[in-house]
Amino acid sequence: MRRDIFQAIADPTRRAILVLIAAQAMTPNSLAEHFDTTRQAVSKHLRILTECELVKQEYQGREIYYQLEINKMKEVDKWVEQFRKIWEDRFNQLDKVLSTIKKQKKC
Amino acid sequence: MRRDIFQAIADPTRRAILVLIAAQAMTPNSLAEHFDTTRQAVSKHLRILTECELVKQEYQGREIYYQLEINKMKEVDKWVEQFRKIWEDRFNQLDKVLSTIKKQKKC
DNA sequence: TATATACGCAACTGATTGGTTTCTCAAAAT
DNA sequence: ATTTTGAGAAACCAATCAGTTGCGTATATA
Repeated sequence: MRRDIFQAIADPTRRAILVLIAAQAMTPNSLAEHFDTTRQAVSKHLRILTECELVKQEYQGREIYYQLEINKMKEVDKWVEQFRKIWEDRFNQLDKVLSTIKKQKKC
Repeated sequence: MRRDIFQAIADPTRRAILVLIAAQAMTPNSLAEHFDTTRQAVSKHLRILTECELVKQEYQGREIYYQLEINKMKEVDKWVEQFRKIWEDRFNQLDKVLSTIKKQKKC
């Protein structure tokens, strides 16, 4: 069970679940209504997301509300950051080139 | 073959490949040296990454250099952004609370 | 020209995945 | 007290996946 956060967000249903509960905590049943699948399938996804600590449960009677654990999401952000730096650098370089051209036009 | 970029970066080897070629374009053989696996396995990963347009090939004689296509990576960044907004908002709210406490202390 | 190298492709294998069905348990409603 | 409802757990299945092995092809070198 070498489950990491990148594997967790690889599935489109799980990504949709995360977006949904980002707005408000939801139960498996109410989540399942948003998808063309059974509650059990959603439950399985929620288990995976819980294992990755991307969501946490809040018991309320016999209902379980799942809510987002936003902090874990920062790990993905952190990984993407190294690439963000690359395209920002390239943009800055392009910017330099453009301003050089501008200067040359002025002269 | 419903391969999307999130599935592509779900595999740790593929993530490592992306980081490696971010620094400089590399051939399948030189990439394989960095992992405990065969060239063919790396080649398969590269094929998936190519299909997702995360890398592109540059033929040079009988060698094929794979280089990063940074633009595709922005799709992941875009998806994470909606969550980034959430934790930034929460941080700002915390900031407000802290400054309110500060003010109360002053009075 | 013969040989070695770099590579992709196809077939195969064992492991994993997403999904369904069935079961059980606990809380709520009748 | 009985029934309904919300939910997790286990067993099962088809599809997919990561990796290996073997093969064919094109480029480089002897």
